[in-house]
Amino acid sequence: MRLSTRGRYAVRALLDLTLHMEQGYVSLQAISQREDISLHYLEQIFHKLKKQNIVKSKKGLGGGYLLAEDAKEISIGDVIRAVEGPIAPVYCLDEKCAKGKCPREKNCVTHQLWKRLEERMEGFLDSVSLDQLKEEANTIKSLQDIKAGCQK
Amino acid sequence: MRLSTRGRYAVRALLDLTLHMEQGYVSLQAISQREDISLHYLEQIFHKLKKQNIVKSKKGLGGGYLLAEDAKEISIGDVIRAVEGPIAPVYCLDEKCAKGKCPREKNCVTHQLWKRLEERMEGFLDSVSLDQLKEEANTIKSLQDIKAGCQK
DNA sequence: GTATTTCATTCTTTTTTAGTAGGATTTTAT
DNA sequence: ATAAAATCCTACTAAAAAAGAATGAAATAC
Repeated sequence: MRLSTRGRYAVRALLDLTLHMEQGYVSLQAISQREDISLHYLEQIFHKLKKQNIVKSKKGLGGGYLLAEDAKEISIGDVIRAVEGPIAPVYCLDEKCAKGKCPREKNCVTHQLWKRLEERMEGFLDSVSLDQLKEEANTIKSLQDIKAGCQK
Repeated sequence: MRLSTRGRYAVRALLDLTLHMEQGYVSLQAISQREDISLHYLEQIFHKLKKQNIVKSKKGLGGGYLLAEDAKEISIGDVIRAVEGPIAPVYCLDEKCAKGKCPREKNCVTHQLWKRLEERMEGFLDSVSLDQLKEEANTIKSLQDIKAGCQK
């Protein structure tokens, strides 16, 4: 039941982007260095994010990425789905790929179980936005600054 | 974010066991046929289930498996953990294997995010018991029987 | 003693993951 | 114009994990 690194990296990278985009386009170069994630790998991840309209880009010197929408409108669920596909914990819940393939399909007790699990997971992941993570990150940073001040 | 087949098979096989254990020990042979799961694979799965004390076994002719405790006491979470290990959606939440390895560890916004997701998942999976699934299975069966009766 | 069953380990195949490599294209600064 | 900085795009590869097969031993009922 693990998230892949793609999913984790995507969330971390987008949080980094959210925290730094006030000064304009953010390059993957910069994210790569701050977050210690391979540049090539980030490119692939952002390729998917762009296709799902989560980020927009600008080429050339001084270019990079920005969020395509307000950070309040982008949920962690959106991000995970963009880079990993459906959150479905079992393939038979993924309608596109398993339509009619499961011999049990109807009247399957475990099917319903996984369905409810999926609803819980999506319910949570869709309830958290990048903006919320940004706020949390800022709160943590403030606390650290205060702490550093006291130690001086 | 997929469950492995081990986890799904384990739940299905144990539900099958729960539904059939009133007549005594249930052989993997029988489960294998009813659920269409490879016998060898079931053996491996039940090996893990036994180590975690979820089932008990009897060798030899007429042998097989029984639940080690009352079906009310065994949660789906227990089953998944027994065959797949911790439900942790990211490795840094799995204390045994990642203690101190994550450079962010403290003050990591995404770490907290995954922690909360984990709590949701475990909260749900631990709230459902094999006995509950059994009841649901019986309800579905009754409905089907009624339907079949009407069509005659 | 034979058939049936679990027990335990090892091996193999397939799939997925996690990246690497390399070049093409676009844009901007000078 | 040109060089540098960025995205874009596709293909490739190595490692790990998942899925399951194979094998043989041990226990038990009849």
